[in-house]
Amino acid sequence: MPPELPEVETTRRGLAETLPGRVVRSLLVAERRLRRPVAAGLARRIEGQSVRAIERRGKYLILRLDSGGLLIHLGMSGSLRLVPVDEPSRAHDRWTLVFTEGMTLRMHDPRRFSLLQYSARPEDDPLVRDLGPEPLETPQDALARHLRARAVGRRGAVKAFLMDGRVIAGLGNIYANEALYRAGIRPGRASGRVKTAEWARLTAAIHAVLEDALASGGSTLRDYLGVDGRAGLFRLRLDVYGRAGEGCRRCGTEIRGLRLSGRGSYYCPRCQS
DNA sequence: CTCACAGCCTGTTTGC
DNA sequence: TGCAAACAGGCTGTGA
Repeated sequence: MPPELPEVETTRRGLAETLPGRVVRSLLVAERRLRRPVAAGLARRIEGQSVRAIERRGKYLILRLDSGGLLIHLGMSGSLRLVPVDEPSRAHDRWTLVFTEGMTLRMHDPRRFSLLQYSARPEDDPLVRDLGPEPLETPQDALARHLRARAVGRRGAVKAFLMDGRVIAGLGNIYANEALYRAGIRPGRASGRVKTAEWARLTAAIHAVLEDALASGGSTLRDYLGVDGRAGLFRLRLDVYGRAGEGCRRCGTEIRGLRLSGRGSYYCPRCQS
């Protein structure tokens, strides 16, 4: 399961418990060829700086330093672990950020879709500047109005609309499918044909499914150091994602699967219209 | 501007 | 049984 907003937020909370105040000793890059090449001068730029805060924007983590900060994205297969400095690295470990007091932050990312980049002003970086509103931190009525306004005249599938980070930040394929199920809206419906009352239901559904997932992800927080950060999300009961051919939990009808914009999409033909 | 799709990438699943 | 093709999807760039 790819890291989505709840897992990134869970990771953020774990890092926020440990990293603030620590000083960057070095950065060891085992593989520069990630989503973008890791800049050659990155290590020198951040060595000696201390971590001020750990923030999140969409699925991006921002490690705020004395000057500027690091933008980190987990991509499809990335995970971050806090490990002791003498912990041997495993296959697919891509970089290790070494802090004072023997603590390190290590990126494990088999598919190399992750990203590590310095920005003098992370919040203004093009990677995060154009992201839409945060689904968990925007008042629901404002978010519903925003989505409705952005959808006017659009004929593309509402699921693809929800996955467009410039429309709303942090929603991936799994939660877009799940939120649409909870709201009773088929994923292939044209965005412009979603009614006002449905936007309200959808906004509430997005909020609920992300909070549910976050509550599950949070269960691993306590032993974050020893546990892969994603373990907690297995506890999220998926209603439709990956369940084509199985029964709808509400009415028993077979869940249908189709492809929208090249992505697996799932819905209950009876509960969703 | 909107939308669909290719490409990036590798571990896992599917199908012959 | 074994191996190749398909699949998984966040994000970007391209072209219609």
